[in-house]
Amino acid sequence: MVRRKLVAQRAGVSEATVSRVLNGVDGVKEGTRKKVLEAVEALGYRPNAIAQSFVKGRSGNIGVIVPHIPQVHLFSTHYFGEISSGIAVGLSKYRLHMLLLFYQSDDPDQVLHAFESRKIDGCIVLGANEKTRGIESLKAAGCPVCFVSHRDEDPLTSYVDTDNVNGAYLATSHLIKSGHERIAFLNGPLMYTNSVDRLEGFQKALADAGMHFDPALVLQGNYSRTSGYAAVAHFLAINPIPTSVFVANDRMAAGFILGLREVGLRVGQHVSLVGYDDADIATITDPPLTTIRVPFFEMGKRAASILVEKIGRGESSQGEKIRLPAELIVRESSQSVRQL
Amino acid sequence: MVRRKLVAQRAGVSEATVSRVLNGVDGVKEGTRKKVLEAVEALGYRPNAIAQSFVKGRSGNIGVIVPHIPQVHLFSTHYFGEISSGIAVGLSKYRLHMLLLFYQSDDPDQVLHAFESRKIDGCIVLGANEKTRGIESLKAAGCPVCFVSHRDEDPLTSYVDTDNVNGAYLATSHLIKSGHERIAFLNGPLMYTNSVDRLEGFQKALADAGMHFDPALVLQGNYSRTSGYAAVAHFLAINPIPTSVFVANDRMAAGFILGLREVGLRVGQHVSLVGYDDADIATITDPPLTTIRVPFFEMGKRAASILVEKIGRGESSQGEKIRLPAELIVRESSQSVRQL
DNA sequence: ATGAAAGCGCTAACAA
DNA sequence: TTGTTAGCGCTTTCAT
Repeated sequence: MVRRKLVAQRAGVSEATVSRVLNGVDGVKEGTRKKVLEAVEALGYRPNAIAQSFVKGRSGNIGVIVPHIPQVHLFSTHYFGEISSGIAVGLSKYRLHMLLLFYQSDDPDQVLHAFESRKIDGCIVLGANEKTRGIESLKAAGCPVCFVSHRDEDPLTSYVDTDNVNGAYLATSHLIKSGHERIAFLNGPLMYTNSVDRLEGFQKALADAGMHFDPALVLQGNYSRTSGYAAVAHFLAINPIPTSVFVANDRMAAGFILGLREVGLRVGQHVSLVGYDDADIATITDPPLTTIRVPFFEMGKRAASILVEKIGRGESSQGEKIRLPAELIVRESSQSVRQL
Repeated sequence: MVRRKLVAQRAGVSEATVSRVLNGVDGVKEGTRKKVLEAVEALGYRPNAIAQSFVKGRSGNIGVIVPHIPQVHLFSTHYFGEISSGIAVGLSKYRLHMLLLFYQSDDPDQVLHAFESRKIDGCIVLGANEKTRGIESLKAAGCPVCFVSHRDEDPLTSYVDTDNVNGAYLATSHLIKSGHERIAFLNGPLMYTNSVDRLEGFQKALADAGMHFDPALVLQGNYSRTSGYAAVAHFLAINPIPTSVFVANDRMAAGFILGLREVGLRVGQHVSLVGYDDADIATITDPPLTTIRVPFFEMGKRAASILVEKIGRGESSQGEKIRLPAELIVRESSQSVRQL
């Protein structure tokens, strides 16, 4: 392998000068610079990133923490693909890389170990909730953390979320404006801040429209398609059956549609439905979902820059909290409806 | 940060002994070992992985290369989630990590650079095809490579694939056994070895059943749902319209179902359909898809071990080629059918 | 403008 | 059984 020494010899300069040229340190004579660059080119030299990391005391890797398999229903391809691409783009500016880590029940300290052993300089956490294990010890160890799609109000940690309160508000208001007076809400578990916020937005929309909030109209799922399917039974048990439903994510919405179809009820015809996420599944369902678009790519990109900046500012610097706007996408699942 | 020196001091031994204990080198007196371990524990010492990498000349990271966004339709959550989890599990035995890299048109040499700068010791490539850029230079640079779901017959490279010939054979035979005599085949681009193999299996099944292979019954998609949708027009233009279709992946199958529905044709009733992958979408479609299950998790796991072993064996060692079996999953999309 | 030299924290060969 | 020591390839001060 070609090392710096060889380049220095070929260019007839010292190794330090080679480094100066490659690191863009100024105060190098143009002629010298050129000689070095030529030698680098001719030899195909590429600095050893590990050695660089070693001396700098930074791995140059950001951990991207995702839930382990059993929770994979939390995110769609769209979700993960968009966020991770966003992160990659965000990190590339800084020549940083993504180390993919799963938080697994059989080894909850995996991420902590990765930080303590300096394999990662900080991390971006996807799909977290209140109960996500190991995050506290990670923060205690001084690991810079940025959550995506999860609020953590600890002043030291950062997050990039969407405005879920407003997203839910838009979804609910859309149904209200379409003339619905009985709107059910199929939410996810309240351990997710997303769920808490969406509930708040739902209630706010009702309140602003002068409508009564009836807890009996709130159903509970776990963001999986199956749980959406299962919720249909509870929905039908409500008396009278609501004419519309706001479902807290598109996967549950897909299950919900299926469940209704089995009892002969068609979404967009008998029942209006609004989902959330604008995941890829939203255009596959029949009918396609009216939903709330979440800018996942942008979120990933922002998370990357926020985290990198935080790492630069040092251990005890404040975290940054960002909420990007959500947007209503109207499709056929929320067509106006005849009474049941 | 706690360093080895401090541990050595506290344990009253030399730094070398600390390393010996931590690396499980034997020939250390039990009492000494204990003292060291206690000091490690008390101080919360964790060896600096970068320094270890540095002296060993290995990053301890495996690149996981995935297609960039525009090609994201190539894989579903299921695909990526399963494979990457498999890789993670496979690598954890060796205490290796996954560096996530995208092959992007704007920087085709990104992966090469990662290898040359020693950020990765080898890589696992997902979603590759014949035209995937940059792989040749990567191999030329001596980077150990293992493909998943793609054959590369270069003796030095490895792959883990499924037996796509047999998979397609099973799918087609299933339709033949159900009494279909005109079976269309919606394939993906032939730049994917998967497509080539599935075509071969399709033809073989026909031949074994004494049926004629009619090229006019072969349609072309690109594995996206949209292309499946678009293929319906061509399918309907075939005269007479085939009674069944084998679709080379589930996403196209989902689009195909939608397209047929728009002209009033229902899969599982008017047309029998078999998909491929057993992706998560296979149970979401209406009707659920009869399909070929691909053991993605297992593939990822195998790819990890194969690659690690290859790295251990050194640069010019032979690659390993593995094909795991595929399995037919019968659901409702291939119910027997009345003639059109 | 450039070179010399001191480390970064560890592994492993060599001594004792 | 344990300690001493020479690097690993680079960045960065400090001299020149």
